[in-house]
Amino acid sequence: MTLRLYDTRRRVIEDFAPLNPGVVTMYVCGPTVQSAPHIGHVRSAVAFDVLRRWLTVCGYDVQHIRNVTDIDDKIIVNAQAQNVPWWALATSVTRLFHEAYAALNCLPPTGEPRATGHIGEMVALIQRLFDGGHAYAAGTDVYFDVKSHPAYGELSNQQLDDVQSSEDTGDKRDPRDFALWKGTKPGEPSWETPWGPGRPGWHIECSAMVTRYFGPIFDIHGGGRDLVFPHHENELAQSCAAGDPFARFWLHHGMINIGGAKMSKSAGNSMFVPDLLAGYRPQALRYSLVAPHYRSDSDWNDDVLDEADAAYSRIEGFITRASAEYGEPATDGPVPTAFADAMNDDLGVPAGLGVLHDVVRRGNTALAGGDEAAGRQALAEVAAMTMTLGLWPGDFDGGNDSALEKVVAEVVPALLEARQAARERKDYAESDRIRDALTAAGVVVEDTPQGPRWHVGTSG
RNA sequence: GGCGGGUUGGCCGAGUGGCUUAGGCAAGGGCCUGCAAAGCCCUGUACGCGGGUUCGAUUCCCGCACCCGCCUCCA
Repeated sequence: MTLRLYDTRRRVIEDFAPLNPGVVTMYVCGPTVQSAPHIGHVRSAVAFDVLRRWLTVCGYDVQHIRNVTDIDDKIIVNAQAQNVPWWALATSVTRLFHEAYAALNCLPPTGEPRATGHIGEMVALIQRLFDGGHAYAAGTDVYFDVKSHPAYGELSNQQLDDVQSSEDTGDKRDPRDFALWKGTKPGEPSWETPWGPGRPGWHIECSAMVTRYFGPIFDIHGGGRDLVFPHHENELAQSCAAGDPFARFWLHHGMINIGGAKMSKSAGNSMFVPDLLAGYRPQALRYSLVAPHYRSDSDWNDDVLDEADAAYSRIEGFITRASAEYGEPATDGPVPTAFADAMNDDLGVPAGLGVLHDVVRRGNTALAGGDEAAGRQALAEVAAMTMTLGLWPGDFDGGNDSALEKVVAEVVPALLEARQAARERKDYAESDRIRDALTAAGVVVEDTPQGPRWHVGTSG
């Protein structure tokens, strides 16, 4: 079974094969670094991280680029409000994004270009549009002439006549034309161009950068569904008008809603990653983001993370017990066929998780029954599947206070020894007292035929 | 007004023209345990409403209702 993916432009699921055998070029729209990452930003990162991992498992060399938009109206406004230079805000917020991505075990992209590092490429592209009669200067701005490109609207399936005009008409010939370059204003950063000083329009950076790294045609362009129009539509228009075929597959993930409505800063219902990680471990957060299909909208509430933590703990518990029994498994072994089929079907992670849980149950049964061959097999499969989804527990270790960890590693076994002694003399009042004290401290104790086992966490 | 998505059992969330109708969480029963925890087994018979096609529809078609997204910055 070959990989099939839903393409937004053609509005159909199609067989995927890269332009150049063995190599997949994937460009994903990254954040505008104006304020801390919210849950929607990391959903995007996780969704494409899973795709990238799956393509890698399928044997492709994945060239994954995620841009950073480091110049924009809001960055300028927010920086002024905080009384810092625009580039200082962009840098510090970029750092917050990197921390969030790393916490959620997203592999770093192969390339991470910044808009301000590619002004020259943008100027060159705009010049090509001028040469082709698709761009014009109006006042200090430069605009793309939408009517000069008959295919305009093909990505979002809109007829030009149906596109509502925005209010900020400015000096445009047509209100639906969009800015390629914005003339400088007092107090704003600017760069010199043949059309005067100014800064980039929003869409031009992506077209310029993807061409810089991948050339005129590449395999996958991804982003959130809210980017389909106007951002991706405009990218496609300007690149095609300039003569570049551009993206072969357009992939868009669904939105995260809060209480049934879209999360937005103006509504004041944003969920920020640093806040969420203060209350939940990153494994639970990643599981909750991975679990729904990437193209589905997903409603977010307090229960989602609790449920994700419980479901993940089940998988994690098996890996812990089985690893103790059989040793650490390899994580690069083959995944079950049913799992591969699910992933190949437009990244059917929900069905894949069904397979994963089935194998966990099989593994638990094998573990309880002493069936080593079946247990080892299940562990290897679970390791491969969790690695594919970026949920391998070993990837989340670390970050704790190692000195405290050492203390706990000494103290807990000592207490458990005392408890075992009490149990042997059938002093259950004492043994339960010790266990209750450990539970209260967040240590879960499990008695097994091989003796007591413990871990930090909660239990049902 | 234009374009697109959704409505599944207590909750989340897949999916399918019928066959053994995912998976997780929660709930109840059982096994195991000194009691627990963890694990395993069993139970619950869901597909917004109205038509149509069909031997048979939650799944296809038509209509309706409600919800959501984009059309302005947005993951």
